[in-house]
Amino acid sequence: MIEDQRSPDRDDTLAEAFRSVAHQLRRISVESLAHWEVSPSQSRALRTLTRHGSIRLSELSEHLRIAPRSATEVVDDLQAKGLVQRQPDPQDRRATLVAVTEHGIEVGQAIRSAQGTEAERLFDRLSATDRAHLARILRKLRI
Amino acid sequence: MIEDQRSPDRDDTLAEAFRSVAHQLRRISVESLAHWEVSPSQSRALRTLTRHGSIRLSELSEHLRIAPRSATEVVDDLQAKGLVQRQPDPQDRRATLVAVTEHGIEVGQAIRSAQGTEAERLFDRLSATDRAHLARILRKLRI
DNA sequence: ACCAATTGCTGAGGTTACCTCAAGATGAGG
DNA sequence: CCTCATCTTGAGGTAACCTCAGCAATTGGT
Repeated sequence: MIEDQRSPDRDDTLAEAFRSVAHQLRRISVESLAHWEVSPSQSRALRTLTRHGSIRLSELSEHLRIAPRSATEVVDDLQAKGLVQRQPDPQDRRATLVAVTEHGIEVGQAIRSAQGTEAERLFDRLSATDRAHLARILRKLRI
Repeated sequence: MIEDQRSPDRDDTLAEAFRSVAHQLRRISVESLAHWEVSPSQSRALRTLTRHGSIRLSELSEHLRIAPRSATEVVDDLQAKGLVQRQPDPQDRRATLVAVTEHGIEVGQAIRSAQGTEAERLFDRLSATDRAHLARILRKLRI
């Protein structure tokens, strides 16, 4: 058989190709993070928190571009694993600050150093110029 | 306030920027399809089926690059809306063929013509060259 | 100082789009 | 026939979101 072993489908609107790659990206990401029992979105949050230090839940949600309620969830999960912890914000007692724990920092570093950043390896198959093009294009699309 | 109203985050690994745009794309897509009460993945399936005629569930799953079980689900939903129908495959009684109904064709056309292809409009903000670049790059990433 | 409106978080409950695993029916080859 | 492979689907699960409503604390008038 094997009469048509090209790419499974060329229904290629840009939108569809994009989705397809995003889907692939997630799969790689999930797989490469499995070892640490961390999901992609948790890893993203961990990164953002490591980078920004102690920030409010709402700030985190902005950085991640998700609804505050969703950030609560991610933080719950990370906290359950001992990777971050909540503290009351002394400035405003309604708010809670989230900070990475020692353990969280370690895991974050391990993730980043062990496999190159998450699924970043997918992009290795692009030339440097293409990566630059892609970065630029994505920036435009992101508004 | 409003001291820093740039893009919410420049945690821009390619992977993250990519995710972010994909997420955005989905939102636009959901919104623009809401009118027809069709989800993005249903719309994709509808398109594939319209294009390929009567095909097996397993074939559909290959085109969509999802597990056969997941294709069952999408077809269930489309069938419940009367957009597609199942028929036994005369060649192989284990298999079922899926075909778009009249109504399905109409809806498919309506979707496509009314709003430009789904969320394809997102890409309007790119120049023609950039769209070409993107298409090429996505093709490479897709394996 | 006091009340209203606002803001910050989270419980409850949903959705989309997947997935795996195993079972039931059928087909193909020896 | 009998075994093995193939096709679909039931059961059950997961990730990553979402909205809506409620409670607590703060802020902005008056």
